[in-house]
Amino acid sequence: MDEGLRSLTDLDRVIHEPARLLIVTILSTVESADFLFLQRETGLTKGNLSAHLTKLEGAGYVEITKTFKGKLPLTICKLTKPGLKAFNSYRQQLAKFIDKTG
Amino acid sequence: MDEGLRSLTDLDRVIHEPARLLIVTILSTVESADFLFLQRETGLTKGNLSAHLTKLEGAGYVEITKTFKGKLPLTICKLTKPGLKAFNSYRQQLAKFIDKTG
DNA sequence: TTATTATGGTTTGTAGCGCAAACTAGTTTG
DNA sequence: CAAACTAGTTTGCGCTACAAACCATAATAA
Repeated sequence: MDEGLRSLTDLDRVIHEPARLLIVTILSTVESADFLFLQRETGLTKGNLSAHLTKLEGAGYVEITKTFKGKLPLTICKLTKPGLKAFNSYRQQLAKFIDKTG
Repeated sequence: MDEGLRSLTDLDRVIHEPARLLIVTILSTVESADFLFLQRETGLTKGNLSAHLTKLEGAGYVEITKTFKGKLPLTICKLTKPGLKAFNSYRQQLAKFIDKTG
């Protein structure tokens, strides 16, 4: 039995959560994105999106900047370098798994 | 933006949990496996393994047969056809994701 | 002016989850 | 008999994801 499979159990849970994987994937394709853009793209509720972003920020994977567009709040999200690294590692781990299980 | 990414949010959560993905992956390579074999291979605690197996059984992904080896209990686990199908779909979904995010 | 509605989020409440410690039932050993 | 081992299951707890409810501000209506 392939012992490398056991590494599945140390997948990064912050990234592994599907909603966050989606968020991070989107952020990896743009320089930055605002809250409402992410909400439209992900289809998440505001509350859910807010919670996931807070979690990603807590992990240091996303940088969140609160500003204003005219007089309305505007929350800008940007993948950090550690966030990108974690994302890439995660994908690589998945790719290995896919490869092994053919 | 690729709308197919949104399908990430409907990944099968039963399979998506790393410990269970590991269990299912192992079971996909053998005809059947007993509890202690799975425990050795996965490195999970008995309690944890038991709970995950119960969950997999509840989803109809694993069939669990309790018998005896001599006078000692012996729990045999076997991936069901739906379980294999779910596993394959899950891998395919992951593969697509890996592909898309290059 | 005072309501009312809309915008852009955050906080709260709840059900469910993963985990290991504690427990159970039976068996063997001293 | 008691103690220790085997093969698991159940319990207790802290954490999580989710949407409903909420909040602050701004625009619009009466």
